Order: sequence, then C-alpha cells, then structure tokens
Amino acid sequence: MTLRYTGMNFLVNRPAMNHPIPKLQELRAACSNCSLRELCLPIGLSIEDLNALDNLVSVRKRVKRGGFLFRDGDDFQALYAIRTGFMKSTVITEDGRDQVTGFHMLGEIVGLDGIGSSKHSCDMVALEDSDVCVIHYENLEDFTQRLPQLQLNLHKIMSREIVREHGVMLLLGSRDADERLAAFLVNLSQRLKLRGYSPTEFVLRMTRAEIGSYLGLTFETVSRLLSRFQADGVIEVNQKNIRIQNLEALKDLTRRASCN
Amino acid sequence: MTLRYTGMNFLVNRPAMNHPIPKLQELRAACSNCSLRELCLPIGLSIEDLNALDNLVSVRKRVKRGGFLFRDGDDFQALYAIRTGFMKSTVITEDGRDQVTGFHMLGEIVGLDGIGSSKHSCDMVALEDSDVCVIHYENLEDFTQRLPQLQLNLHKIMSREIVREHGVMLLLGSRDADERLAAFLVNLSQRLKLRGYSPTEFVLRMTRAEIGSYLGLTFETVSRLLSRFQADGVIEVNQKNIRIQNLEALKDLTRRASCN
DNA sequence: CGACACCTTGAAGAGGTTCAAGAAATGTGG
DNA sequence: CCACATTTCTTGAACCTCTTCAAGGTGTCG
Repeated sequence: MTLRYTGMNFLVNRPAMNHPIPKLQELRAACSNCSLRELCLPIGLSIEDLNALDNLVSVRKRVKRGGFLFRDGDDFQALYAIRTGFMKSTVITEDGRDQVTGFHMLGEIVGLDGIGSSKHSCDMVALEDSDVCVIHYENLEDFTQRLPQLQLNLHKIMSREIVREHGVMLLLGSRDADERLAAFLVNLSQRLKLRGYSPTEFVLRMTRAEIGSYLGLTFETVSRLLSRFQADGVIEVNQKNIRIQNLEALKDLTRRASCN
Repeated sequence: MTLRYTGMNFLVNRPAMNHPIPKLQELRAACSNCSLRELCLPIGLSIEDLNALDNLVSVRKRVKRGGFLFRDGDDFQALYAIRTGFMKSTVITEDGRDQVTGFHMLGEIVGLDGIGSSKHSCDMVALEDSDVCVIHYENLEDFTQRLPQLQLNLHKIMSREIVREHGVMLLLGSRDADERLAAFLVNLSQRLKLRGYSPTEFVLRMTRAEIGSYLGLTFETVSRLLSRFQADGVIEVNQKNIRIQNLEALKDLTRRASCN
C-alpha cells in the first residue's frame, strides 16, 4: 500500500483515519464531521450545537513546514485547532535566545497566549506541513455566550494548558536530564496513543536541538542520552525514528526517587 | 503611626489603601467597593454589572499562615481572588519532591488549575494570613454567560497565566542562576509597584528554599546570590528585607546577553 | 530560655555545558 | 540525478556552574 501524503506522516503506524488531501472547496471545516472533535473544542456538544459550531469554524489554513502560523507580536485574531501536522511554540528573549515552550499535534488548540494582551507572545512554527481550523476569537466569544458547554470546553482547554505548563516547570526545575528526556518521550507516546497511533513507534518531527530547548538541555546532551537509553535497551533510535522497547522502564525513569 | 495588622504587612511602604480588620458582617465581599477591582476579575465592568457581580462573589475566606486554600486532589469548586496576603502554589511528584509554581498576591486569581479536570492539581498555601474572595465556579459560568465583558476578563486572566508560565519556562530552561534571581526580584518589584507599593523596598514573604524551588535552584545558591548582589551594590539584604539599590542594574542582569 | 526553622558560607564533587571534529542526512542547483 | 553545501547528529575531552555536604550563626515562637 502506498500512502499519499496526508500531513500526518510524522507517525509511523497509521491507523484508519487518513484524510485525503483536501480539495479547495473542502477547505471549509466541519466540526460535525471531524474525527478529532472528541479531542478538540467541541467535546461533548450536541448535534445542534455542532451544526452551529460549523458556522464558527469556517476557515482552514495551511502552514508549510518551517512556516509561521503566527509570530510574537502579531495581533491576536483567532485560536487555531490543529487538524493535521505538528507545531512548536517558542518564546524569544531580547538578547536573541529562544526557548521551545511546547509541541502541538492534531486535535490541540493553539494561540491561547494571545487572548490576554490581544497580541501573540510566542512564535508558532510548523514542524511539518500542517492544516489548522481557524476559530475567529470574536466569533468564539459570541458562541460561548450562547453555548454553555462550549464555554466550559474552552475554559477546560485553557486550564489544562496551565496544568501542562506546571508539569514542564516541575520538569525543568526539579529533574535531572535523564528524567526530563524520559518524561518527554512518555508524554509523546501517551498523546499519540490517545489519537489512535502506536505509542511505541513513532517519528520525532523536531530536531535534537528543539527537544533540548524544550527540556532546558543542550542538543549534545539529548543526543548522548538517546544513545544511552538505546544502550540500556530502553529504546531503539534511528535518526528521528523512535521505538520504545520498554515503556515501563521509561516511566520508571521519570519518577525515579532520588532519595530526597 | 502604629498600624493594625492588615494582612498586607509583607510590604514595607504602605500606601493609603489599608483595610481595617473585617468584622464578621463585613466578610461579605463587594466588588463594587473593592480597591482591587481594577486588578481583578471585574476590570472595566459597568456599575450595573459590578452590582450583579456582588451577588456572585458573596463569600470571603481567611487562610492562616501555613494553611491550605486548597490541596492537590481536592474537588474543584471555586476560583479565589486574593484580597490580602500572599500565597504560593506547589506541585508534588509521586516521589515526594515538590516545586513552587508561583507566588500570588492581592488582586490575583488563583485556582485556575482546577477547571480542566474538576480537581485541583496543586497545593495553594498561604505564606501569611490571607483573605480571599470565593468565586463559586458554577455561578461564575452562569455570570459569564450574561456578561460578555466578564467572560473576556476571565479568558484574559487565564491567558495571562499561560504567558506568565511561558516566562518561567524560559527562565528555568535558558537562564543561569544570576539571571533567574534577578528576574524574580524585578518581577516582584513590578507587581508591587502596580499595586501602589514601593518597587524598591519590600519584604520577602517566602523562604530562600521556596525561592530556590521556584527558580530551580538550591536555597544555598539563592542565599549566595543575594549576598553577591549585595556585595555588588545592586541590592541591600537584611533577612527578608530587600532594598533594591540599582533597579536598572538588576534589569540588565535579567537580559544580559551571554554571546549566543 | 530552649528548640526549631531559617540562613550564611566554605570546600569538594558531579552533572551538564562547551568546544571540537567528523559522520550522516537533507536540500539545492545545475 | 548527481555534486556540493548545509544542516543535523554523534561522540570525546576539558571545563565550569551549581549542587552537595558540612558547620556555625541568627531569628523566632511557644
């Protein structure tokens, strides 16, 4: 079987949810038909509400690999739901250093950083050709006024982002390099599993440097640790291809009590 | 002038916004009269809306120093607006290590972590006797349905928390110890200034260990750095009392380009 | 006043960074 | 489609920042 490019080939074992390349007239999104709706903003909405939502999420946008969905300083206009692809968010300092603050995959909502100040405060870069639903924010505010469930969903999404970041802070503040990288791999694995992909075999869409930036490590350290995990028989690495041999061992690494 | 205890004596130079000890019958909150409303949830609400809000935020709660406002695992019931006092939030790992994820002062909303999963995912501990307005979440959802401005405010507050955490991630992931501590002091200074307090002279309500936990450093490192900043003439330290001698130098420390 | 928590400072040690060099993969243009 | 440039990755060795361990000092509260 030869697969056409679907924008989801950052995954190895593709399940039965391939999307064909959308034709232009299909670029209109439709939450009611979307296979991701149980992961996304419309979680648990009724049929009627879903139909209403289709009028809100009416545009899609493609971002080529390496392209920006939005940039630090851009006026905030919309939230974006990732349909296919993979993205990273980065914050930049005055002196030019930057830090990856998150990796985002299908079904996730990005752009939440812009609501507070009406400007985006990070860059959102596609790590592979990506396809997003554009959720115009002013319209969304109107919709949430009428759909309490939608409002709740939005609040939950934002709250979960806050909790996710708590986890990253814990990682960066209290764990050593092994634990950070192990936690990163386990997290990726779990998110892929939730989307129906293999939790043990996948392709990293980001470079070692990007992983390092996210984890507060240098790319050399990431590279060395991947090699060591492989030597220990926990994972198998081949360039960007990862196969987790012993998921339990990896999970143990993330919670290894270092006697304090 | 001898001041009665107002729950705000973590600050040195008190401006003209002292609250008397609330008598029991005064424990009913009133956003419409609150001097903090320009920092808090009701920012920019009309008079009518403010009056409506008074029915939402109808309870106050006191938390003694060292007490918990809520704990990891508690059912999520409400958000809390800090009226007086000072708090820290901490997340805990399975192996018992914990990390401070934030320090919170008057006018700030805490508890946002609980919305996503209906359970709180961190501890919220009072670092001094504190007084909070209880915003029952179900009621809040009803109110935001009717008050678009209130909904927007809530979204902005959550978005800003996300952005704040981006900043902490940057701090923990990309900066050395000097830069972290300098950034911490500058941040405290700015938040105090916003509330009408002296930005250059204040009392730390947290221990060196808590600062260290927040910044991903040991308490010894924090202690050493405070001493060094003092030796460099940037600040003056006397136990928990801080006087910033050279705010610009401190700000420079936070953005010192280390040539990469 | 004594117990306890908190803070300071020193010295040794370790984990991760930096610098460096080469290999492998990827992309580009003719 | 191949050659070349560029990016990415791996691995080693020296170094450095921050941690760990330790001991003594200071402040606070019952």
